[in-house]
Amino acid sequence: MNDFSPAVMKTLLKQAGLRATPARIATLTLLSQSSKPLSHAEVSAELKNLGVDKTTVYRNLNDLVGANLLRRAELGDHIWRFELANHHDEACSLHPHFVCIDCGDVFCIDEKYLQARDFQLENQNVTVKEILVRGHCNNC
Amino acid sequence: MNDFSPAVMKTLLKQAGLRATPARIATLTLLSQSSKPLSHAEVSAELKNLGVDKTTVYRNLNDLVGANLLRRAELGDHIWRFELANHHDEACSLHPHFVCIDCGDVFCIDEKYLQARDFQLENQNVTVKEILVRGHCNNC
DNA sequence: TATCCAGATGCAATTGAGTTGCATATGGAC
DNA sequence: GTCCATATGCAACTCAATTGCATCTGGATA
Ligand SMILES: [Mn+2]
Ligand SMILES: [Mn+2]
Ligand SMILES: [Zn+2]
Ligand SMILES: [Zn+2]
Repeated sequence: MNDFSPAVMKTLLKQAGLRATPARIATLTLLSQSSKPLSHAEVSAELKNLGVDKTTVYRNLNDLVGANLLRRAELGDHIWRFELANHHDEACSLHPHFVCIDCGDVFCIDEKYLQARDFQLENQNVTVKEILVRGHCNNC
Repeated sequence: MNDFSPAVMKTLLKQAGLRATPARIATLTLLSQSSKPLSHAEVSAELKNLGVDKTTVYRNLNDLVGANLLRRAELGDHIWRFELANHHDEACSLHPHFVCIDCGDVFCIDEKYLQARDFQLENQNVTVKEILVRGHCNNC
């Protein structure tokens, strides 16, 4: 989506106080090229040919979330998914996600379709952290 | 929340084509008295003194969801929680729900705040079945 | 009220996402 | 190049949730 260079990734990591290891650079690069959030398993599968262990992928994804370089989303199927915090390059926008009930496919929803703003609910101010839309996709 | 009698539970089960067993009646009764969705573990703990096995609780909760008597919610901690499907006793319109990440409280969101209509996503028509908003409520 | 069997249950084994412990390897500061 | 805090690989582990299978029972029927 953003497709940053390894050099940029390296800088981002160092700024976050994390070492710029091949596994982390590859993780960030992969997620920068993905149009949708990826699961631990999906990232692991991709980094396997680099000889990266799945435990390392787990730990790195969590560490990168802790460093605010990634965002972790729970899309209702008990699998964490990860995307670049600035995934859609509009400054860290909190955008909704769509999950197909049938095939499990995930899309990012542009904010113009569904605004992720804070709500006033029954005289309560609520802070929105995530919006999830579930339904049937075009193929299902 | 609704506190139905065992007799009503029995009727609901039969209408759904399910046998009205003690474990199921106890499950529905428990959830009808709860102001919050309950987890498998919480329901199991409660039904243990009736001699109900935890596997049976798991299966019943899932079956009751399948029969649309319960609704299953993922509140962001990778633990399924269950509540009566008519928990909010309003007409079953497709309205969004808000879940507090901290306390697990659930609110219905009026459609005027967030329209639960079908979307046109990147040249794809998707059928919306559920909209879930997660965040921090006023108390948290 | 007794019979009967598809559906429900109990118990043990299993799955699978995610974590933890520990010995080894390495990024990057000096 | 040296050094050590940090990162990694590998195996063992946790824990919610599921599955297999023998046994039991709700409730329909006679
Ligand atoms: Mn996204
Ligand atoms: Mn509702
Ligand atoms: Zn689909
Ligand atoms: Zn709350």
